Amino acid sequence: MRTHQLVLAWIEDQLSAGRLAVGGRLPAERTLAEQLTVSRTSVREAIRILEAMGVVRAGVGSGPDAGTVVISDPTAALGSALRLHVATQHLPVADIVETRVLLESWAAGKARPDAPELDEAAALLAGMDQAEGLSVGDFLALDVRFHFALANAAGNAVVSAMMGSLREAIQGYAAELTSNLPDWDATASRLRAEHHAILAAVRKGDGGRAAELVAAHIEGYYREAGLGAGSREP
Amino acid sequence: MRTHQLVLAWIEDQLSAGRLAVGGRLPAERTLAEQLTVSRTSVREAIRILEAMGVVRAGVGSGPDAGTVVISDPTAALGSALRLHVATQHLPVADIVETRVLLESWAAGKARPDAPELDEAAALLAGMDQAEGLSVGDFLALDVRFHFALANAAGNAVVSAMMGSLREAIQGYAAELTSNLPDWDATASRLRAEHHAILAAVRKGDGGRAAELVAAHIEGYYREAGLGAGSREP
DNA sequence: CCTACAGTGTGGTTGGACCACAGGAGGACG
DNA sequence: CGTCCTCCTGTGGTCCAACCACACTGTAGG
Repeated sequence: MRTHQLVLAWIEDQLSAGRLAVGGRLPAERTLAEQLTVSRTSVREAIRILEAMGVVRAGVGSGPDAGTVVISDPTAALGSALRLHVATQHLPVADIVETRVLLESWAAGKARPDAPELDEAAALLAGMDQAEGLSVGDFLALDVRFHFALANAAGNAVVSAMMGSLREAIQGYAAELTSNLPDWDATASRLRAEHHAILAAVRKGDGGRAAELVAAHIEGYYREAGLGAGSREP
Repeated sequence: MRTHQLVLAWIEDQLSAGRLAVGGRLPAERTLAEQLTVSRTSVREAIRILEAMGVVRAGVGSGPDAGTVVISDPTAALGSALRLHVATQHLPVADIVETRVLLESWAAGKARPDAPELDEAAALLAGMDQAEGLSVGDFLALDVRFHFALANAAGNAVVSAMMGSLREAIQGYAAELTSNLPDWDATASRLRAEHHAILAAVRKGDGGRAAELVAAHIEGYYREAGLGAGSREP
C-alpha cells in the first residue's frame, strides 16, 4: 500500500468514526505528517485526492476559510470525473443524456407537491421569465439551478448529486450546442413554457405526467441541438 | 489557478484532442514536469487525482505495466468517492439503495434478450448454484458480477458505471449485513431463485416483469438484512 | 482611539536526493 | 552456440529542506 493511501485510510477512518465531520478541520499538513510519520508530500497527495472528490476544501492564510476543512460536495467530484471519462471517449454523451433523463424523470415523478424546494424552483422560473437583460449564459445558469431544485424535491441526495454531475459533465457541450439552434429566442420561450408545465404537474401531484414532461423536455432540447441518439461519439 | 490544475488541464486537453487515448502513455513525470515548466511534485499531484478518478494507472519498473498509462475505470472512481461521502453521513445509505434499485430495474427493463452479456450472467449463476465450496464472500462476489453483467446488457455505459459504483460504495455494509441474516443458506437459495427468475424474464423479453423482479430482489435483501428505509443514517 | 507593522501559522511550490522495481544489454561460462 | 548472470537504465515512490504568498493577530506607535 502506498503512503498516501495510508493517509487516505486514516482520514476515512476518522470520518467513519465520527471524529471528523463536515465543517471540521483536518490537522495542519505538517502536523498530520508528523502524527502519521509520513512525509508532508504524501499527506498533500491524499488531501489532493480528497479535494478532487469534494470531501475537503483547502484554503491558505488564516481565519475561517483557511486550513483544510471537511465539506461534502459529491456533485463536483462526480462531475469532473465523468467529464474526463467522456474525454477519453469511453462514456458516450448519448448515454449521459439518457441517464440524465432517467434520473430526472424519476425525481420529477417522486417529488412531493409540498416540497419547499419547489418554491425555489418557482422563483428561478420567475427569474428566467424576464425577457430583458438575460444572456444565453444567464438563462442556462438558471436552468441548471431549476433542474437541480426539482431533483432535490425528490429527497434523494444520491440522485440529486448524480443528476447534477451528469449535467456538469456535459455542460461544455450543452453551451456549445446553443450555437446549433436556429432560433434561440424561440427555443428559450418553449423551454420556459415546458418548465412551467413540469412544475405545475408536480404541484398538482401528477407525478406520472411530470416525469413524461421532463423526459420530453430534456430529449427535445438535445434533439433540437443536434445531439441525438446517433452521436454516441462526441 | 494552482499548478497541478494546469497539469490537469493540459492532460484533459490532450485527451479531448485525441492526442492521448486509452492505452496510451503519459510522458514520464520528470519529462512532463520539464515540458510544462512545473515541478515534478505538481505533476505527481495531478496524476494522483487522475488515478483516483480511474483515468490513469501508474506502474513502476519497466515493461508494459510500467509508466503512467491511460485507462478508463469510472466505476472505481465513483465508488470510492461515494463511499467517502457516505462516511461523512451526507449520503444516506437508504438513498444509495434506492438509487441502485432505480438504475438496476431500468437496466433490467431495457436489456435486450439477445445481449451477449446475458450469457456471462448465466454462467455466473451456474457458478453460484454450486452449493458446495462456496463461502459467503465468494457468493457475494459472484452476485456482484451477475448484477454488473445484467446492467451491462442494457448497453448504457453510464448506468453501468453508476450502478457498479453504488454497489461498491456500500459493499462494506452489505458484507456486514450478512451477519444480521437469521439463516444465510435460506437467503442464498432465495437469491439464487430470484436471479434465475430475473434472467428468465429478460430472456423472454418481458422487461417490465424483469424490472419488478429486480426491484423486489434488491429491496427484499436489504429489508431482510435490517437496512430498511428507516435507517437513513448508517 | 486608530493606524501601521511585525509576527505567526496556513497551504502552495520547488529542487534535489535517494529508494525499489522491472526489464534490457552485455559479458561470462558451460 | 546457448544459457545464465550481472550491470545498467529508466520508471514511479518517498522524503527532506527550503522558500513563497496569504490572512489574520497582537502590539507598538501615532
